[in-house]
Amino acid sequence: MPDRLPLVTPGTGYHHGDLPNALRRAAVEVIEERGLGAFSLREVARRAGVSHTAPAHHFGDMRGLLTSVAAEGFAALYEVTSRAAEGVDDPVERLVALGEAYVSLARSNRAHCEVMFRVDVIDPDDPDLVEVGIRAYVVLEDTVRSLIETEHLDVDLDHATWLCWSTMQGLVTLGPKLEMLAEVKGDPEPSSTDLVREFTRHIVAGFRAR
Amino acid sequence: MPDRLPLVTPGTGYHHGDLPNALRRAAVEVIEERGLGAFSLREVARRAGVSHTAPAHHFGDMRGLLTSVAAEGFAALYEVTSRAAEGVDDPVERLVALGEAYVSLARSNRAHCEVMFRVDVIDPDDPDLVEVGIRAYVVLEDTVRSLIETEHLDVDLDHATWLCWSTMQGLVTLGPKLEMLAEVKGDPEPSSTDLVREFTRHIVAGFRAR
DNA sequence: GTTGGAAAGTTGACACTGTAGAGATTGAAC
DNA sequence: GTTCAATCTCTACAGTGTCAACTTTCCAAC
Repeated sequence: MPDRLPLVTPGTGYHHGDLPNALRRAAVEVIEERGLGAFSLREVARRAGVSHTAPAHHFGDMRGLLTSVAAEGFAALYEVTSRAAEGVDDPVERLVALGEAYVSLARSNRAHCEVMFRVDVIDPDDPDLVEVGIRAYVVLEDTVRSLIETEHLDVDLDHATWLCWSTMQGLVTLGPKLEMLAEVKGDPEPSSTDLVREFTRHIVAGFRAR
Repeated sequence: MPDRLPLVTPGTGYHHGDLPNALRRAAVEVIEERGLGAFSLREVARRAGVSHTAPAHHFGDMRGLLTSVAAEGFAALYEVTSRAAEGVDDPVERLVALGEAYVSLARSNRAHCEVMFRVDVIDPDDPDLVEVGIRAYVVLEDTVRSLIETEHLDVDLDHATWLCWSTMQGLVTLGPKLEMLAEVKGDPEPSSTDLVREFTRHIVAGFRAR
């Protein structure tokens, strides 16, 4: 689990310590154990050691809590990707590093990533959420921009960024299916980080070919 | 809504007509109206005009019903993509047609696509589901294979197929986010089918560059 | 045609859920 | 020491998924 996100103030002086964070942690635990389909707000409260109505005072709603978890996820994504990009000068390698950081985060923080793009259980217009989401997006966009500029590529920045994002997102989403598919076909199980590297190289080659 | 899927026998001679199909239709309706997060089996039964325990006799479980909907979705995906590929000889154009058919299906059958990759609410090992899922996958794989063969490309079939699939899947998943992003940045809203065409061309160019 | 028996659907019950409202407890500012 | 808002609990209610037992309907064998 990455560092605490900068968006949510730790909050000192609660009755029983730092409940909001405790609730988020418990929520993540529940999602990872029983899946988002069997998520239970009461179970979260139980694990945090508070009554089942305590979460309402901090997040209003079950949707509020999950939205907060999603925001935490985007913050972590920002942290992880910007840290991975640090010190990597070659834009292509930096792109690979971003992708690897993303799929790695998706592996280690499954609950967060499961929530981040589930528009039906969160509030996608929540100001904190969109702010931190855009912040994470910009890390990718900046990298794609520097790639385009250093190689003088003739591609649209937005579209190129979306292509990279879509591919990585798809890889994260399809991860389990791909593994099952490889098993059925008897292929060696594909390493996600290897696929990231390969996919990125392919895409960049496509950019250069225009 | 595309044609009825071939997997599920219509079933003639039920008490009150064709309940399994009626339940699937009601389930789709509920998901599209209230989202999968607020899905209710009882509401589905209500809309189908049967008691709240009737679904159990056909699908056993809520998970069983949703798995059946997912299977219907994969069957529809197979139908739509293989139909779109018909008569398109150029492999690249066929690839584009597949992608367009997919994102178009995702638009018109949101409920199905919302369920198909939600491993936490369905049974991903259900035999019917994996069979029809593989059938849909093979349509894409065949197209990629014919592209590789006709152009004598030096790329791995599996990995190339996964790249195409991941990208399209990501595009479907990120659709709403991209629209929001474009709105925030003041860009003209991107047409998903245009993006499919562009992404596919980029990827193919990448294949050729190897 | 009658009659078993299985398939299809209903009723009732149980434990569990999310949330709303009213009440209790705490900590600190004045 | 009092006040007051923030924090948390208690209670209640409508709704949920699923299990068991029951009733109805159909069909096929005799």
